Amino acid sequence: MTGVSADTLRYYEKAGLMDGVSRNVGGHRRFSSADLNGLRFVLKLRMTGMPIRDVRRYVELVRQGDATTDQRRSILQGHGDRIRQQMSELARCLEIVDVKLEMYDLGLSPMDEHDCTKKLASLLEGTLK
Amino acid sequence: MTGVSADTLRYYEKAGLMDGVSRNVGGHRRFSSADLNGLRFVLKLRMTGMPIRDVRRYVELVRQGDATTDQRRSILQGHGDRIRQQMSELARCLEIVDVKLEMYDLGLSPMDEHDCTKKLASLLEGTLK
DNA sequence: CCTTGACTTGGAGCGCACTCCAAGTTTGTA
DNA sequence: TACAAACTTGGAGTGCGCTCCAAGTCAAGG
Repeated sequence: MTGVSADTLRYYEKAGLMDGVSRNVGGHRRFSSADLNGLRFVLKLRMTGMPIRDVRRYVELVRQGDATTDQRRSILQGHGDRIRQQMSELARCLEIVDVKLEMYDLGLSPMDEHDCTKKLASLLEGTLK
Repeated sequence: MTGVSADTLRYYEKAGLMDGVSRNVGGHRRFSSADLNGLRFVLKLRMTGMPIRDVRRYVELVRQGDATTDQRRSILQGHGDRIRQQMSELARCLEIVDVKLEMYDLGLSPMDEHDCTKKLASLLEGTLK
């Protein structure tokens, strides 16, 4: 349902990313819809680059209840900012890839693969890590 | 100049991500501005999630000269598409984080942390991997 | 009931991208 | 010239996030 492998599901549970997945009489996991949506949210955090230990921290705070809402809010705020940063970084990288493609489409195949246009050179210099 | 560690620089050269970095008489590396811009471009590819083996493949094609421009173009086109995909995925994840934050700001601290609003639930369901 | 396949656990193994180390060489300053 | 700091190499080690394995248990169709 989420595209995650059974092994990863087990790993996430062991790692504390999923709280209290219940079992049937035989000991097999039964995922509730809350488990499922919890997992889906965890996957959003993972997809956007939050490391597993930080997701665990968040999930622990959820378990601890209302007293931790402030901490959780600030975690999500910080993470939201990081996502916005990633997006703008991605946009800058995409611009450079697109300028390269433009060069290829113009049939430019310069001696110097990278210094060939001022446009590209300045883009490359402009966005230092 | 690029924020990359000396070790990573050496690793990238060994891995074939940087072509022909020259040495001085003593054998120490002397990075030309072409090396530098090449590295900067490599870093853009890496930042946007291109694995090292694919970057190497691209760099090899560059070394092979004009005969490979078509292949290089299609690599970059594919990669550009992947970046655009990443960006829209990030946007969807950000939306979910922001909805969660809204909930926190409204003082909602529901029994069920994830199913609490239809808005969030539908967002979570809508964006399966 | 019996078989087949899916599940359970703890723990080992893997691929990636670095990151560090040791032993030796080169460089730049006093 | 002496010496510390920065470089060279090959190779080992690390951290992350899974992924696989073995040995055993459970579930469902014939």
